[in-house]
Amino acid sequence: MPRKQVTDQPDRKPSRGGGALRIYEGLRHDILTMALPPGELLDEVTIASRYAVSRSPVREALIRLTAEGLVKTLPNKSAMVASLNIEEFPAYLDALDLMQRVTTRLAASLRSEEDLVRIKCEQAAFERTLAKHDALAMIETNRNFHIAVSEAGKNRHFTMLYARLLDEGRRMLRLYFFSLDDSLPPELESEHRKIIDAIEAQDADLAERLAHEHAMQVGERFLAYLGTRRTAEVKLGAQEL
Amino acid sequence: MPRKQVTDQPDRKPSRGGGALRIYEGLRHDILTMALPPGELLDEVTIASRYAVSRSPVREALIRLTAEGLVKTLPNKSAMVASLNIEEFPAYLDALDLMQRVTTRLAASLRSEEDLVRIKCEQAAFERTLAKHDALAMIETNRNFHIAVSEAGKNRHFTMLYARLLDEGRRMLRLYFFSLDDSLPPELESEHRKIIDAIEAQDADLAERLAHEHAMQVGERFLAYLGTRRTAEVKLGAQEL
DNA sequence: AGTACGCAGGCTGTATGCAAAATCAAGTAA
DNA sequence: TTACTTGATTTTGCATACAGCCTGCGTACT
Repeated sequence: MPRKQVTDQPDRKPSRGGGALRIYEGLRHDILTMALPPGELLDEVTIASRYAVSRSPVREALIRLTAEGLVKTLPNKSAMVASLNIEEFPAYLDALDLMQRVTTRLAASLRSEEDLVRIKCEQAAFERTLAKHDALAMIETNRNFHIAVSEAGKNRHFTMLYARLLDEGRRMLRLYFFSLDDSLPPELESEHRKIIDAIEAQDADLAERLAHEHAMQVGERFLAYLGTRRTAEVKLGAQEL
Repeated sequence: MPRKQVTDQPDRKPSRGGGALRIYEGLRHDILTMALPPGELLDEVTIASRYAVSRSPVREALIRLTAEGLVKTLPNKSAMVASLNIEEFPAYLDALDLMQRVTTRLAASLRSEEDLVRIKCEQAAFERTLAKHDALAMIETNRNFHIAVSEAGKNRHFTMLYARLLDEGRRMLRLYFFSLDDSLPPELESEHRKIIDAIEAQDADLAERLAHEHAMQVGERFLAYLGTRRTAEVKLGAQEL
């Protein structure tokens, strides 16, 4: 039975207010899922017509995305989706590792009971998407799990940087997981479980160590993906390397 | 002898392009120096007339500042300068300490010779402002010194968060140093010097320890300032506390 | 053939117009 | 006096208009 609409007038279109936010979230989603690939040109009139609005809210969304680093814009030229530079992957991994360690450690120290149920709730959502073999949804619920942990640490500066790193990582992770053809490594689930246990036990040192290992494993998996050579077994005639 | 204008046409006003940037930097400077105090209402038409432009570039500047956390904006209401919440000072100090440690450590490990001369250059500028007893300029050159160190660490994620923290701190530091009446603690100079030496010697552990102590001292000084009670010695008649 | 100039088109940056929403003030009822 | 309603005003959010910059192509010149 369809739930009755109580929250809002049935057909009241948000004529004012939600416009720029809608475009911002739409573009952001498309960028993070690589529906808009890195380097894609984002000219304002095209986007405006696609969302059936004028250039003003589009401009606002692009400015916000630029401030977040997801969009790059040269003066007097079209904006474009930020490219992910492989050469700064080591720095990225350093940052991810440190943020994961510190946020998880703080979570173990400062978590409240409400934080704990929130974390477990996000983990449940994560496990559901794992079971469904939906890589895109899995990346998102994985992010939400770690953000929930981070927020239990109650330091908005760390949480903000960590969220940015996880979002930026979504694009790289997408490359990696799609190479796996939606068959996801199940050890992620147990790693999360162990982290939750450490947070629940308020064992900060253990939580930090597990977070560190978790980050390192993600990095190693991605590096292994980068190392795959699908043409290695192809014979190339006279060439002998 | 006045240098001849080679770089640009003499009286070519930047009719296009620099408008929004000018407002962004102007507002940002005024916010960080507390010329615009926290909570100040920033209505678009007032700012637009002050900078002699229309609302569009003002809007862009406000959006960018909002994304940076320096301006808060409720829907359909005036933007306002973000208030600095004293209750999250512990979290701020945690973040500042960690970023200062990690950026300084990385700088010690990864600095090049060019990084070193840049750092020493910024330190020289810092010492000049110290000698001039100009608190506002000192805060800025101190920030530039630490950013130069951070950039020697070559991790843009850390540098970005660190820069944000230092900028946010400029407003608190301004309160503190103005209470000192422009007489600045000279040990700052020697602390910076020791950090530079550790970076030059590529002693990562020492650099990190010094950075940590530096951050802790800043925190303690600010806490001591918060603890000052200027009316403590005032006799209040019958009251005996 | 290759290069320089010019012009047209498209796109961005800025200005302006318009309507919804919020705030404020006055007035009225309880 | 206090609280509520209503109308005027201000201000934002979005749409539209305009002007300069960049690009690409065509044409003329070396």
